[in-house]
Amino acid sequence: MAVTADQIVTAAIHHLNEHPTASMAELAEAAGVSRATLHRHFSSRDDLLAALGRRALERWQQAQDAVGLTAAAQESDGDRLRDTLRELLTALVEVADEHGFALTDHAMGVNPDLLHRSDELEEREIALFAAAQRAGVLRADLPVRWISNTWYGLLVAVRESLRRGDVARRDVAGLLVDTFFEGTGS
Amino acid sequence: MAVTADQIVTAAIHHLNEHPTASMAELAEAAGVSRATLHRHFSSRDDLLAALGRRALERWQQAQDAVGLTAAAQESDGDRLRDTLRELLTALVEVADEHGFALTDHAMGVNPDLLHRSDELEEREIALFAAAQRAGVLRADLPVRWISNTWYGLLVAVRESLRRGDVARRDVAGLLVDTFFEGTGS
DNA sequence: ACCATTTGAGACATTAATGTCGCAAAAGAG
DNA sequence: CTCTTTTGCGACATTAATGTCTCAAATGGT
Repeated sequence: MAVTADQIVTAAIHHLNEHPTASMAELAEAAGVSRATLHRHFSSRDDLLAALGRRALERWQQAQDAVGLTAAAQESDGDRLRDTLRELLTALVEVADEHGFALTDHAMGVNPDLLHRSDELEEREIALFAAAQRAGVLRADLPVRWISNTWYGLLVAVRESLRRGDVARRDVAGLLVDTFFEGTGS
Repeated sequence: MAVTADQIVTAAIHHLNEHPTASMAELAEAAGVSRATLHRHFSSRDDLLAALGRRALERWQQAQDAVGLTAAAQESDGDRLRDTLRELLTALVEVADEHGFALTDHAMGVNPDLLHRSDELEEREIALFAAAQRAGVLRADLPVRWISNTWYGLLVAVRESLRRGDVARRDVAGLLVDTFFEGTGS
């Protein structure tokens, strides 16, 4: 098989990141595949979009697993919690940049399965935030879900910064971590 | 005239905030108007979308003007700059909530006129951020455009928080200002 | 009550994307 | 080399939304 389904998904994500309204024909071309072959792999557009969503969630979960999120959420040591947050944020930079369009796209919010998995991953992070609050690493006076949405919003800022070339790729993780913890005031 | 163009724009914004892919027929219904009448006011879908964009930019500019952004950007007094930032952020909560879908929608990024006006408004804020950096109100070690994107990202967080009911409407401005300046770390 | 204007309803043509199919060419396994 | 599978290409039907048009109803001002 010259081009696998995974490769099509990758190409589609890359293309949709720059052309969010691309048609199936465009996505086929971007993957270097005919429209018929694209339909052989993904029977419908929704099917393809769902695969993109699954890929994004998969990467997100991998980032969580790589830093041992679940174990860390049981942690009470502040320094280790802070490190976990830092590492996770750094790992999520790549996810946000690579799968960014899934971050804001509307087509994602209609698939109950994806929505459910997304909620689960979010809850895992929220558990980490709550642990960090208990350990005094994150402010306890902020609603934990506000922290979660802040976290998400800053990833949108990352994506936008990279897309527009506002900051160098090698600097962005540091800025993100720094801003998340310290804010912009001096 | 029972229903004005402005009222249609208002209804369309409200509807699109919850149903981002709504058709012209849906938008007509949401405005309590026939499809024909909708087309009498806005000859095409792009025309309507452009009107929504103009409305959003208008509100954004009003928020800037209301706090005297241009004058403040010439300011060197830290306390006053901080106040201006606070007031602007507070005013933008409403804009983000009301015109939020324009914040992330792709249809907006293709109209050169809107894009140009949007860049102008953004540059005005960047001038304010730069003044705040010089006055020691905002950290000078952060790229000013990163601050701008952070600002934007936090407004996305506001919109999301309100949409999901994660935080009370009366609390959100305070959380936003607080998080912007101080971050989430303790 | 009368007239001018606006509206709603429905029909219509157009357009663009989607998904299906068949067949010939190409690729790959043995 | 041969046979099997996969691919590309083009044609096709379907669908959904868009934008235009006409005409009768109703709205509103005087």
